Amino acid sequence: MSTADTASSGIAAKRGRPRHDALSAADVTAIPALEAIVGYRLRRAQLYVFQDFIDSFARMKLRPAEFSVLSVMARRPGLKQTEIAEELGIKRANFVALMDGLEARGLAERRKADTDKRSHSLHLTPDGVKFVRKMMEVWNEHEKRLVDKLGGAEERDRLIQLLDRIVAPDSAPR
Amino acid sequence: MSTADTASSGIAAKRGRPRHDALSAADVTAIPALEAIVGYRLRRAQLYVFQDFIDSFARMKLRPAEFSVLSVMARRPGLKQTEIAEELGIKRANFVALMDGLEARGLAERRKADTDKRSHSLHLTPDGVKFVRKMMEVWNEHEKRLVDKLGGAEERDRLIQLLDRIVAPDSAPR
DNA sequence: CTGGATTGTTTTGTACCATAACAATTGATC
DNA sequence: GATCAATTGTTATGGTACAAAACAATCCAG
Repeated sequence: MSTADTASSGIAAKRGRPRHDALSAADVTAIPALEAIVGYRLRRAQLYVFQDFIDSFARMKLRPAEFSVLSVMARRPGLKQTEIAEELGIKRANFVALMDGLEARGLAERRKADTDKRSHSLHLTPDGVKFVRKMMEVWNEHEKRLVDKLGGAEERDRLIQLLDRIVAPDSAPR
Repeated sequence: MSTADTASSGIAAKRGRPRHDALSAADVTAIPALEAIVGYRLRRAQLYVFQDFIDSFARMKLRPAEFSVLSVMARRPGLKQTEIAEELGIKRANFVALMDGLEARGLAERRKADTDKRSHSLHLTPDGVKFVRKMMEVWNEHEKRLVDKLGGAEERDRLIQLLDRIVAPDSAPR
């Protein structure tokens, strides 16, 4: 915000030679500042939130993707790999290593599904349940920090509602 | 939304054996659905927007980072690499290859700054100016699509205002 | 003039993501 | 009941993004 006020002036004029390379003043107005571009702002905000998330969970050695998988397993145990992967937008090929890691740490396990010998049903271990409890405590602090910045729970709801519209299947919000 | 309605029931009960692995009902309520987590929703929305962006610019062979660099050079020619990189959150080490690509395509150039022989001042070439014009046409369509989904320009402004609060230096919004 | 900082650069390692191919298994069809 | 297409988990591989460390050239302060 601070450095993006006016067009090419000040610093730029001191350096190089702004002869015929800049767009004319009329053209510049047609170029939106990045600050006004939704995708750019979304990315910066997402990076900020993820950085806080990553810092918060550094001690637990937990990455965002692992958090999401544990979270789904806690609420809906028994799903198979493809189901969780697809729901989270993870390719099932990449899900394997992720699940391997959770299993190696003793947090989750693959059980052979008796109805379909191909698939595994995914569950938390008792240790995994304990871990998830700690995880949610840490997450609460992280989320509280975020909601405070937003200005309250109502603002968070407004934000989520807007994000909903973006990712909604078709247009026609409401 | 469709698959995340209730807790562990239906499908999960059919598969595996939900004995003592699921958290108790009381615990489950303490676990928020991913749909209610700001960071998760932000990421999904950002991925959606970027996918539309990437598709829109596939023909021009332009990536988001390149778009942002060209955009800054158009509005404020003459900045040096470190300045643009830092403003966009790009490590200056990674900026080199990015700028190399733009220069190889004849869209931008590094000029030796006469005041400081270490730094380069960055500018669009005439071809780069033409390219940016086309770029902005394509971007306009992309952004319009997005604003339509949001429900109008006012909604976009509300969204950006909320994102602002997240990334703002300290808390205390307004 | 000398030492510390800055600028651009190269190199390197890591995480993330997508695609293709594969064996085992399932299920539908004849 | 044999056959064939589809599904599931898996491995291997390539590409892209991102971060850290080190370096030469240059600037600048004392």
